[in-house]
Amino acid sequence: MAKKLTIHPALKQLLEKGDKQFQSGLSVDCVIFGFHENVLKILALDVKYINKWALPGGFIKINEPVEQAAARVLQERTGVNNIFLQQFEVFSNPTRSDASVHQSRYKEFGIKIPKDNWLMQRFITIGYFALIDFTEVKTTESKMDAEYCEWIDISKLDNMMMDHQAIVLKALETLRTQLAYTPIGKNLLPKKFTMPELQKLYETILDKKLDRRNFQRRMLGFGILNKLNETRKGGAHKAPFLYTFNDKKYQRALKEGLYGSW
Amino acid sequence: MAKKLTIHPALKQLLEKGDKQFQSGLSVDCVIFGFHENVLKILALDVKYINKWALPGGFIKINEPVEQAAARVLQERTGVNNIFLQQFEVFSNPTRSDASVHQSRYKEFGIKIPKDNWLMQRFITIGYFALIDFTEVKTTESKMDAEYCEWIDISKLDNMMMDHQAIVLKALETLRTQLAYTPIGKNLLPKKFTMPELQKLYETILDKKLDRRNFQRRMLGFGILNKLNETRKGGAHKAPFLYTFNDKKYQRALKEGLYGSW
DNA sequence: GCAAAAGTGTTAACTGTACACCCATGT
DNA sequence: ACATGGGTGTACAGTTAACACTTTTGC
Repeated sequence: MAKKLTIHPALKQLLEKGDKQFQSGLSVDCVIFGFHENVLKILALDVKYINKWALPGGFIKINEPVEQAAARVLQERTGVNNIFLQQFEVFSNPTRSDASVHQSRYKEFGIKIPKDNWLMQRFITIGYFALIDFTEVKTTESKMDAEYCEWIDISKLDNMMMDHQAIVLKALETLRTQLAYTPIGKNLLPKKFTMPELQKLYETILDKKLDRRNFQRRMLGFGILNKLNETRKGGAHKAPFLYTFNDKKYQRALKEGLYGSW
Repeated sequence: MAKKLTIHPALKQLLEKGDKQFQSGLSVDCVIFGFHENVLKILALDVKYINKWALPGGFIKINEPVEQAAARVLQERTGVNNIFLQQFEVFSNPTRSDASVHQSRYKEFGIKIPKDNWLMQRFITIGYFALIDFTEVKTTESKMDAEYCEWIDISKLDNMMMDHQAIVLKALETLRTQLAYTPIGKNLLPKKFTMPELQKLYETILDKKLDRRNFQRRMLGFGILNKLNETRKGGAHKAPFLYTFNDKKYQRALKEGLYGSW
């Protein structure tokens, strides 16, 4: 027989006072992209009681801007602050909410959520995506679920709960589209990186091979890179030069785009 | 002394049962673009009791997808159905809500809204924009405010209530960005239109003069136009040819974009 | 016939793409 | 020394931008 655990006060409070503390029927979900060993990954929670993956998400406090709620979720799960975070879509299919998920969570503690509890209503969620440096993340335990986030391959995201897989796919699609006119990499790569590493990132996101030489010319042409006088030694073969992003120019390109279009 | 009017049942019900019918603290606001006499306009409501312009907006019914709520607002205000409608941003600044607007509306009927009424809370709004054919719109009276929408110039949108001006500006910015890789015009122009008319539309949105000949070549190159064997007569000077959009190809371009990018 | 607007064509500049060649490094 | 990956250069093709000329129409 399953051992009956003691419920965490925060979880209990969520049930009892959540409707007073949070914006009703609204949540944020974060698709947090990272890049490691030439694979694009996202942070996900292993939700044990339903045996599925979930996106890290949270509720919006009364009087809290949504962006701040998303940043808070990111901070809670990764310890990372001040990161690029972008809203990309609102998901509002009335059947997307699955009250049984909440029921399963509280069932562990022998609690059955009443039908009229605020958690049982239909939820609309605002999707955010973030790009973060894999090496900087210390996934931390959350009070709510006592779970750590884990990195999972973008290619292995079946078995996600509710509509979370669709949310990730939409985030990926948005990321791909933005790649054409927005700089990418600052938050996905370590401070110093090589041109081949940057190229791999692009190739991974676009799922496409790119010409080494033309890629380099184009990137340099954007004028957002600083070439350093160091090389990445240790690897076999010729040591590639290291680069950093030119912060000012990177930020400007983020706002104004890489091209002027018309 | 001001004449005391009789309140419309729908308005009364909004106050009393709104929290049962609608998603709490959430709304949609629509920036409805139209194009007439070479000027880009949006539909706005003249909110008499506060003497400001407002975007047509509404609440989201329990169990209604947000897109459907936006489409409903559009239909209620313009009589137009099945139109291009796109979510572009969520506005959630905690200070954006202005309860006094609601108070003013009900004050006309001698009603003071209690502080704990659902309308008095902070609202988060989801911004949608639509592009519609100016000539097809019959602005209709709404039950809620007994007001008609009016077309106002994009250049004259000071004096909007709350953060509605910022919402319009963001919509415009989004529209401009999308212009580069998405077809535009189908819903902003009459069925049949001339190349100079289409060009004027682009010039207006981009706020920029374009070369007549290169514009024509580019547009034709997209392959989304049908050239008709008719000309727009009556105007002074040479009669320009009429075009229609090729619906199939237009729809495909909407989904896949005008370019393949990478 | 003239001014203004529209249709059609041409050329030069630029950008992107496809390659070729050389260099550095570990085995 | 050679295989492999990285740095640099060039030439061709395709696209875009700039501009000239002709045609139609109302006054």
